[in-house]
Amino acid sequence: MARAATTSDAFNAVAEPRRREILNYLALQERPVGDIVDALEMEQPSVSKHLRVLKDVGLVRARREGRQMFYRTNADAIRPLHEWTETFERYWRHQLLKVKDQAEEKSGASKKE
Amino acid sequence: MARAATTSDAFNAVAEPRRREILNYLALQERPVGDIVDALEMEQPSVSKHLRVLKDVGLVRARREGRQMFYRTNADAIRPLHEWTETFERYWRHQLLKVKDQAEEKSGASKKE
DNA sequence: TTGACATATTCCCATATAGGCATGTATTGT
DNA sequence: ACAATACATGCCTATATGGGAATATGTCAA
Repeated sequence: MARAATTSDAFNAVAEPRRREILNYLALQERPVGDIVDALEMEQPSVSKHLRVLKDVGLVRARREGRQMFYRTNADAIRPLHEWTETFERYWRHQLLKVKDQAEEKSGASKKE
Repeated sequence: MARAATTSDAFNAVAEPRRREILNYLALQERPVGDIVDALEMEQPSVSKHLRVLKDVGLVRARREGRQMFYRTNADAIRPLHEWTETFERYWRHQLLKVKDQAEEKSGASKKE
């Protein structure tokens, strides 16, 4: 079996740096495809393909206005990622405390035990 | 060009569900490979390969003890993901407000700046 | 040394890209 | 209808898997 499809979920979709750039850009305000092409200096077909992936996993929404398609980031679809990473927050916080304790011990400031 | 390597960064590494499971499991406490195999019901070579990827991007640390290799999640390496997703927090918060607020303005969507 | 145990690596294969290029489609203006 | 604009999709290729099976490596015990 090969790697999971980028359209399988948000985790796979945001693994691509270009797509994260697009999401960042479209979070500020909705934009037509041409704006993304200009702003991020990517090929138009490439942008369209990335948008397709992002749309398939619900990370962006699209709206047609005449010849243009306006896309915007659907931040809500990023919440699962945020929540998953958040479960590790207490662990790195714990690690920071450890580093701090060690530093204090080395400086002989407050020796425990 | 193909997709970026899973070892290119943490974003690519955690795109795989099995690897996220491993990270969750190893966050609680360090474990030898065999425990992961039993707990997550994966093939041993598969676990070793995933651990290799996770180690290459710094998401886990390893320590040998006799014949066993103890792995543990390095939560700190997950912070960049947490921070990236966090930049969207205010947007989904904003979207929640919008749901209540059905007011609609239709213009000024795309202006080049 | 020999054998057993715990992991790691290699090989093979089907699959899923992502980029470049060409082309198709939808919409508007004349 | 025809041309132009704005996107979307198709095709091709090099590449990077991830799973399974087999094998290699490392460590300890007798």
